[in-house]
Amino acid sequence: MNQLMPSQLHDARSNGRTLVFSAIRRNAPVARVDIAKITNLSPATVTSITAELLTAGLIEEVAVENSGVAGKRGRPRVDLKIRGAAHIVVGIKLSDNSATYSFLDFEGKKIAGYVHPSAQETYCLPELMTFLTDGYSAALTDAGLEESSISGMGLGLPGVVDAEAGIVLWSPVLIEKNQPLQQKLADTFSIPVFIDNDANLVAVAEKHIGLGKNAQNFVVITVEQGVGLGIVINGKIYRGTKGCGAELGHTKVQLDGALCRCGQRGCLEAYVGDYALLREAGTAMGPLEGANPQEQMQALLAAAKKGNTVAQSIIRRAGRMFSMGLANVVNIFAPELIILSGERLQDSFLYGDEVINDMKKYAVQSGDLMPEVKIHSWDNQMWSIGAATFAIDGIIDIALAKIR
Amino acid sequence: MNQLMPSQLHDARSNGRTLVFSAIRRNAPVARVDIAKITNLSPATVTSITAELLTAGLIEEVAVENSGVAGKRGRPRVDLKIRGAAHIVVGIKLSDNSATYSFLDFEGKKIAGYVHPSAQETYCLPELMTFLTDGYSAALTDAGLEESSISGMGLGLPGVVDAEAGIVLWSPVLIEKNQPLQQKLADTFSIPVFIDNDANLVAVAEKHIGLGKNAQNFVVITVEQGVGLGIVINGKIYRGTKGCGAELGHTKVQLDGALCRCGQRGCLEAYVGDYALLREAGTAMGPLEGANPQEQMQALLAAAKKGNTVAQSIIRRAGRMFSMGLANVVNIFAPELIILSGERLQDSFLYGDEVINDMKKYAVQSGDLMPEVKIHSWDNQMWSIGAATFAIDGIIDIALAKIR
DNA sequence: AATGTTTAATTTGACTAGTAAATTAAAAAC
DNA sequence: GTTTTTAATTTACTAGTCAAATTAAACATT
Repeated sequence: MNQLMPSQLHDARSNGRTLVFSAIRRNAPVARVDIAKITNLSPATVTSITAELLTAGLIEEVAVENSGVAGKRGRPRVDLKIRGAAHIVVGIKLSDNSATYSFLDFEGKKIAGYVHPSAQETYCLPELMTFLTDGYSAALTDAGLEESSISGMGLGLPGVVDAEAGIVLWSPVLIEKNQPLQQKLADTFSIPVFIDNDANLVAVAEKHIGLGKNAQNFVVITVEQGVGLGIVINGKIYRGTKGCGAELGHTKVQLDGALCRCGQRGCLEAYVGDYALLREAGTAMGPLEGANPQEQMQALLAAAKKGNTVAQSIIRRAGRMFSMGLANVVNIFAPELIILSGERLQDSFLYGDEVINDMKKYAVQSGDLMPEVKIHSWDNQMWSIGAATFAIDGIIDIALAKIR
Repeated sequence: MNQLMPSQLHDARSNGRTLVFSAIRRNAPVARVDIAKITNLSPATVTSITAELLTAGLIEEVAVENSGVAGKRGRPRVDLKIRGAAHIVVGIKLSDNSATYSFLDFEGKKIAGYVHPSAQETYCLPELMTFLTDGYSAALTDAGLEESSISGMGLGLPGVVDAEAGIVLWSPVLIEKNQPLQQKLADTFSIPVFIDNDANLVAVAEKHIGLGKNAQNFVVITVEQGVGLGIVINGKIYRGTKGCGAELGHTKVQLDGALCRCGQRGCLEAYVGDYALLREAGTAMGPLEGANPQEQMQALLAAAKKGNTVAQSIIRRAGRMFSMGLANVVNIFAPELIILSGERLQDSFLYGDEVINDMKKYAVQSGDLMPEVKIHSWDNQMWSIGAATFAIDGIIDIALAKIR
């Protein structure tokens, strides 16, 4: 009896144009025959849709290389790819000491980057608008781009963001709550603007131009100041109710445990955050060398490497707590892939084999069901690239909707 | 600027018939005009689709009541509902000491129920097939139904099930691993069979005929022998990679914590499961009255109520651990609704206000973002009803696919 | 009782997205 | 130069959907 599953039958049948476009995006360069196979559309449909996309200037044909190769008979395939020149977007990552700007073309290729430093860590809304406007001008000048050439803007910031509504519900960098930042920015710059929690945007980038290209269900974990979690389900970012993302950093790993910056006890962050390790080191090792937390962390890690057992014990526990947090994500989600994404990977104790092995030990899934773990070391513009990729997503939808 | 979100634009556009049918299912009795509003289809389309469904015998018209009511001018609406008589399905829940059978009509109304006890707790595949075949015959006889009148079968069992493939990867009741149970049953009974993890099936039931009718993102937590978790995202059961569901019972709530039946340490189940509490009670209170775990649990709870501080402390800690597990789900998922579903609600310490309040305290989401918590006390046939509802889902898809 | 008003449902005619099958295109192989 | 092979396109048709017009069935007003 050849059965159909209750779900799986009617879904996945998005829109033909979207289907074709994203197939090209993920597999470029790719010929029409293959697009037909990937999307399960007929060659006829692929021809007509790609013709539309070509006239709209969203994709372009590229010369295929294997002409003249023996054994390759038949009409040669014509490869298609996204036309990078179609649009340029800007992605902005707002952190507590700077705003990072990245310009991407429509293919997702980086054109330019710029960091706009800040003296302040928190802003009221007008101050933030000024800061972003100034930074945007500077970034454009630095990149040698005209403001009129930019088609869209993506902004990622820490905190709780309702991406659907474009509202920042709460952010450590913004004093006021519930601010309609998307609208504000769209009005100011007169281009489509998309905002989201920063961890979600890293997940977007991993999905489209990173290690999650071919995965449908995966999670991206970022460790910066906090521990971030981006969830991709069925190829789409999962944002939970009201578009507010997941909070891995404040999941509880110990009842009545260590005090966290959020005021609660036992949060994962209170065990794996820099400040948490330095707090422990301060108790048992006396003051560490170094003028700032970064340098002090280096000192702590160096001490551990040299054989200091107290330092080792501090780091080891943090690693095990991190494993536990990861294992819980695995147990709840059963993702096919976990991407640990960050810029300080080389010196981070959190990404060592020991931590990954512990995670596997703590997860109940057995053997072949255990998710693959990939470690992705981006440069420090990762976050703004994620924001720009998010903007590309939005621009694509607008562009495809325009074709009729 | 009136923007569209990157996603949200092209999805939700399932199949017209599916859309209409499930609108009727969720809102019955409902008139065509309202179906058009709910589904965003035009009245014309609703008319033609409902006509098809009527001739196929899947739905039926019902007399509308408000005829003759003042102020209600215009052509009276004709309500539609699922035609219960269209199909009968059986749902089976397999546990370690019995198999529970429920017969539901196509509307989801229960027709009959039957419990088939068992002497053994684990089976090899042939034994299980015999046990299920015998039980099915007995259940049919008990209900006065012909086997030929049954259109589909749903089976829920504990363990890890690949629902898509119909394979039981691992189950505490089945000795062999990786058994194609769906195929086996379908061959034996010659009707479509659908199998899944039991907690998932409770989520299915909550979605279609329970408290999750109007929610798109929610989780169902069941406490029986183990702690189960069913996840509904965008109105569909989320099963993770390879269709294996979530494991809340074995998320870790304590590093190097209490020993769990699964062999690991610090699992939630090792703190909130019956056996965990009795283990603690045995240590500090001596042997409890009662011939079996159920009775001993009653004795423990009674002792706590009477003021025994040791008993209170045991129960309190279990409650707090449960809160922590729930809070982690909230932090990771941000569901709009949590349904605590079970049969022993009245005497369960896990569903008290104190536990819910602790959960809210541990979850980082603030105020209006906190999910609603509903407690659903089903009768002991809850599980098999879930299985039957799952079968209805499958039968609907098959029936709708047949219309052409 | 006749006519108007209101709301629900249906019919009609048109358009869109998609397909299967036939056809054309462009290369290598013989 | 002809055949074979593979890719892409064209053609003719179907299913699904909708806007607009029409019909249906009630109450309200005179």
